[in-house]
Amino acid sequence: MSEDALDLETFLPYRLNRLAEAVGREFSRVYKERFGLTRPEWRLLATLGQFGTMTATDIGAHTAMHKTKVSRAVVSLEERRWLIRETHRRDRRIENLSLTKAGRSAYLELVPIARAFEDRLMQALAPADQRAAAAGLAALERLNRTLSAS
Amino acid sequence: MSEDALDLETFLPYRLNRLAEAVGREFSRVYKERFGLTRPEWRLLATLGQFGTMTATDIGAHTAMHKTKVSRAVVSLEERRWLIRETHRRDRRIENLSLTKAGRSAYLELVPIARAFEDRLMQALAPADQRAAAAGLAALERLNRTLSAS
DNA sequence: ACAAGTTTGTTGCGGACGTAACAATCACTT
DNA sequence: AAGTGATTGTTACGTCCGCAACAAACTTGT
Repeated sequence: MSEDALDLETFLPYRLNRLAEAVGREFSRVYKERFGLTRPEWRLLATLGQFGTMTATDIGAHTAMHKTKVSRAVVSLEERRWLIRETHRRDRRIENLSLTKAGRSAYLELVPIARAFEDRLMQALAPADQRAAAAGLAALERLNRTLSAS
Repeated sequence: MSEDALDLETFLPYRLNRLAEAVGREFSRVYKERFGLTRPEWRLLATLGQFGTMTATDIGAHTAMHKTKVSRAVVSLEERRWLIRETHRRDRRIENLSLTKAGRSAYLELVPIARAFEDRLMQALAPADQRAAAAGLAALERLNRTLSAS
């Protein structure tokens, strides 16, 4: 309308949020309908599934989740008996988290579903757009690292 | 760890969410500290500032916000006397939303701040990365439109 | 003109969120 | 060994969120 207006369609925070919201909401149906997991719980499961054993602080740093989110997701997955805590021998503040057999089983069930979801997304794109998306995300992630360093 | 693991670093929903979270959280300080606006409120303000008059449903479609978020943001900006509702003459379910003078004034104050924020981001990127980011976002937005059509 | 269905927007509710304050533990200094 | 400060994780609190149910208004079909 006005010449002084900000064009939201080209505004980076807005574009990123729209995309993340749309894709994330769609994907959340996968783990929500299958297991009733929240997003922090799914992330915790996926991180432990990939890396094996981690502390809550490490998971927060890696996933960019707030530490209270991590803490609550740990409680929740623990109640499902999908993960166990083991206090570190030398430093009893630290808890090493890892999946139980049941947790790993759920994880292994979700992985191919997640892969299929992503494949379906990517195959809806022309090959050139797939490459552009990959390069663009990599560029933005470099930006993100640059900024968090300052 | 395992070969069956899902690599979160390359998983699209995860990457998008991380980026949107980081950039959005940084940007939110702008409108939160200056005006105490929440994110839905800022978005509503920015959308009405750009387009002049819209309905709540249109805003939801355009911003990908849940309709209850839009509804609550409308109430909040109305209480600040930054927007007014006008019931449509022919269809009294519809409310046309537009900014008051005070709302437009706040908007005009925020626009250059938002532009400066984005400029600072973009200038932290090499020119080639800027182009890659723009192309990648455009590709992902095409993907998004393709999916919402199905 | 009436019933059934659709659209627009709001609200009750249970749950999820981040901030700030906190307990527990450890490292370092004196 | 006692004090100071940093680190790890939890919790109390007020706020925000989305789902589902809802009221009001309009549309369509008979």
